[in-house]
Amino acid sequence: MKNISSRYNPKECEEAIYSEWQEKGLFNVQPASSHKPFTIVIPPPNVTGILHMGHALNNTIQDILIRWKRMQGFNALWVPGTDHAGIATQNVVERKLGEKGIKRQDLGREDFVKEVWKWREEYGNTIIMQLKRLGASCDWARTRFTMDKGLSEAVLEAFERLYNKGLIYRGNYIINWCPRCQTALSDEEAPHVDTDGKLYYIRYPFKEGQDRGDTAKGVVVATTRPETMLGDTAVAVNPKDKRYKKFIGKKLILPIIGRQMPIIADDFVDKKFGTGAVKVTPAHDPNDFEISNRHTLPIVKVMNPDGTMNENAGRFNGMDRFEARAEILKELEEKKLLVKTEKHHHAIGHCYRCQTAIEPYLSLQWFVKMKPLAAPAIEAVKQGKIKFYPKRWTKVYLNWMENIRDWCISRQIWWGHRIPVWYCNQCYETVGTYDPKAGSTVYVSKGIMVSKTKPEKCKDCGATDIYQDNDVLDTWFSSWLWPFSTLGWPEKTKDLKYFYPTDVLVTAPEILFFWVARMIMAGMEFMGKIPFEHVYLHGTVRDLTGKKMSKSLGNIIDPIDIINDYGTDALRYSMIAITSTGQDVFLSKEKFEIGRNFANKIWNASRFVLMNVKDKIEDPVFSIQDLNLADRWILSRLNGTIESVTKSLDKYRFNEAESILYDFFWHDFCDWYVELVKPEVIEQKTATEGSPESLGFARDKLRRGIDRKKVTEGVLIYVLGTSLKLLHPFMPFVTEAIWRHIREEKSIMIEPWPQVDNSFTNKKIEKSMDIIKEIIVSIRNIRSLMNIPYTKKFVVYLTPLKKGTSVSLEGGADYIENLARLDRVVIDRDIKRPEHSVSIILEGFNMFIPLEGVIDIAIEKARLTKKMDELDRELKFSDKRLKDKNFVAKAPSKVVDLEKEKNERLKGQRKRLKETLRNL
RNA sequence: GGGCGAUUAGCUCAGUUGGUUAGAGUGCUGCCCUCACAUGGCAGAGGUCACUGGUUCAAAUCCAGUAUCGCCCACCA
Repeated sequence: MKNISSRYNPKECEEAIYSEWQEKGLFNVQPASSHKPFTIVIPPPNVTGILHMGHALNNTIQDILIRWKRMQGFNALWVPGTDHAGIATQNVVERKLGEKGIKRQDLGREDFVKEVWKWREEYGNTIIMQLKRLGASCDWARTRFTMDKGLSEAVLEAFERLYNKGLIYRGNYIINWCPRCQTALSDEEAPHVDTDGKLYYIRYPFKEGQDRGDTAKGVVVATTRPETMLGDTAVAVNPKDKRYKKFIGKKLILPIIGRQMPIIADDFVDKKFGTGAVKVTPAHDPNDFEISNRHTLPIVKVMNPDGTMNENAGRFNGMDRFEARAEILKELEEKKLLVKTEKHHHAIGHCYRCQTAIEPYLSLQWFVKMKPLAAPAIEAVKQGKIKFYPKRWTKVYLNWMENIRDWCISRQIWWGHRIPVWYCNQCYETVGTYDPKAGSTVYVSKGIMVSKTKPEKCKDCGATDIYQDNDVLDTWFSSWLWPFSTLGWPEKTKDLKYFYPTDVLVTAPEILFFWVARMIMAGMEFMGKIPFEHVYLHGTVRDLTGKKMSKSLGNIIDPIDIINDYGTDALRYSMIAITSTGQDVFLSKEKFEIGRNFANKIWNASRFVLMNVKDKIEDPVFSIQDLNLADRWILSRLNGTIESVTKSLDKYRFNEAESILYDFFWHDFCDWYVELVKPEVIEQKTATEGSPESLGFARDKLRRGIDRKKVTEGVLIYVLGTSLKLLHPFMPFVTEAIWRHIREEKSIMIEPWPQVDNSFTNKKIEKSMDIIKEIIVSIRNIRSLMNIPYTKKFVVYLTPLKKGTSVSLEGGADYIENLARLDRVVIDRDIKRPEHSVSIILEGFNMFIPLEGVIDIAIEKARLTKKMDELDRELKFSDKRLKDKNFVAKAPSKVVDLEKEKNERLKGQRKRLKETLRNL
């Protein structure tokens, strides 16, 4: 372990500490009846991913929870892992092969998948290594991957069960198609991006007019995607629209193609939008598809899977969709059929993996019926079995769930779980019939089998000529099983029984629908139980301009850079410090200095303590009656800190917990306590001989028969040790590094979480100390104001007021002399104001600082006048309040009493101040 | 179009059951390398809590509305 007398350098100890934790098996957890479990499942990072700030925040929060719960005595399990990220990983490997001029089709499916596995072996571990650098105390022996044998088994099991319940079906629908990845996507995978587009108004001539060569007459339709007009098979108007009523049933001629098509009436059409007439393109628009079902219109596909136009597109065959758009517009213009072009702002779906504009595209896909799955998941949240933090996400979740649509789960890629469906080459047939009552198509199939392994023969006709579906499942179809599949499901394992349901899920709101909602559905469906009780959603990490951090924007701050420059603890501390519950985080590199400085402070304060304390035992070795004012004060404060930090963690208020600790450690412990006890610990100063013992300052009384130094050392090491334990979940490395100088043999990781000890709580002592601090600060203030050098000592007189304070300054004179750098403090009730002295009005005291020939009367007068103004203002407000009958009658008596007390105090202070000013 | 969040010190932000003098970090000013720490210490300046109205004895906090910024969702082509 790093020598405590040297300067702090995080790099030198982090790696060693982490490997030691791992070697000792401190992260490893097994079911144990003697302990309560506390379980977190990691949101599995994408196997292609590298650690970004979102991960850093996410995993720091989880690690804080796990370390805290572990210290609290829970059997705290954190299951790590990665998901196979079908499309993303396939893209990465394809790109890599592409550099060598190889296409995946050249390799064939089997060899390509082998390549992906090879890639995964080589690079798939990056994020795991990075999580370790972050200090994540996951049980790495349990690391899971969604393509592992066990988890794949779970996927097949889930598919089979849903299929058998009739919750999985195959059908022809308009889905989101990415022409670049050439696969279907779910709605969640095609986020809408606001785009400035154009709305084109195109005239479709009447057939009669066309016959007469009259193209000026016709119906004008509006569209944002003119290229799809080649697939139009009707124009729809609202049946109530007076403008068009007379045209319903008439025929139009589709320009360019020349197809004859009807004008139909459908309620879907909005009279107010565009011209009130809609071109109907069943194969390329979800609404149009619905319309075509209702009106049994022909369906014409005009595009290829790669986004180029196909043979139905006439002379545009082979042209890219956007190129075709331009060409079509040109032709329409020439034919004077393009009536006008308007700017149009709308949202277009984009592939979440490659940002290509998606194409609504008719194709045969597998779907999960979501309504039946959503119902129990909605109930679970409504009944409060699952709670969201912050609460507001509950509404977002419910709103989405209540409007859920079926989930397209088939992907036309090779990397993933291949759909466990087998078709008979002899008799497979699917017939879809549109049911107008239900508004949907019902499919009836034969020669189709769902099976984890290849069936020997067709269940319907007995043929052995059987082939498997070519598609793989959406990656989220494996992720949604994560909370139980990682614990062994579908096997009934001990782990599953002991650890499920898990306790808390920590994640970003971005995957609320993708993942969180679906895990709840899967948990309810397959386990019959909620997957976790609490969902903590932290904010999104953004740069200072509010943009999401992303590689393409180049605004990334790499957590690993921060770790290298400032240390892991600095990264962790800073991330949490600037993240209030559920708010987005705006990052800049400078913000990590907060954590770096704090870690440095912790190290140095510990260095002081450890270099000056002989017996390094962190258990309290002192008895309470031996403690002096400062000791009692810091122990009371420590006790309050334990209480509030624990409370804050209970409420997932991590930044609050941190700031309580920061305040206590830096300001109470370092700035005051350590400074207060320095003379005792360092033994440079012998007690001032002959200082007046008057008026309750019986400071030697407490010393009698007590080894002060030993008591102080005991308190120092106890407070330090306890602080380190409280800080450990937040800053695991620096706390462990220091801890080993207290307890060489045992990791702080498994120390018990500090408990509140009420015998240490003493509000009266805290009040006394506050006054002593105020006295010291006032004297320092005067010193600073009057430009009295630090080395110049003087005497201060304190006059306790007769009608006074319940506060005792027992032992306080030493502190004041010491920290205010005084010759001595004289406390005497009968002291009159000395000549040329500064006067300070305090609660329960008058204080005089005689500064013969030193003070500047003008400055002093100004200072006191200002003080007087302040007092007047406060007093006026207080008087007004107390005269208010309503206030006295209606406010709680406690508040009124406080106000009265305050009023008295202010009056006293004002009176004394007035006197002082007169005497000046 | 719907929903949500934000608006507090020069800057970045805390402030959850309404109640003493609204806090922190950073920046700024002055003094200090005092033997744990200059990644530091001491002291100080700095706020009409976006705006308007309401509820209340009492509002940064609760309610309504306005403005600005941001996010999410959405099949008006």
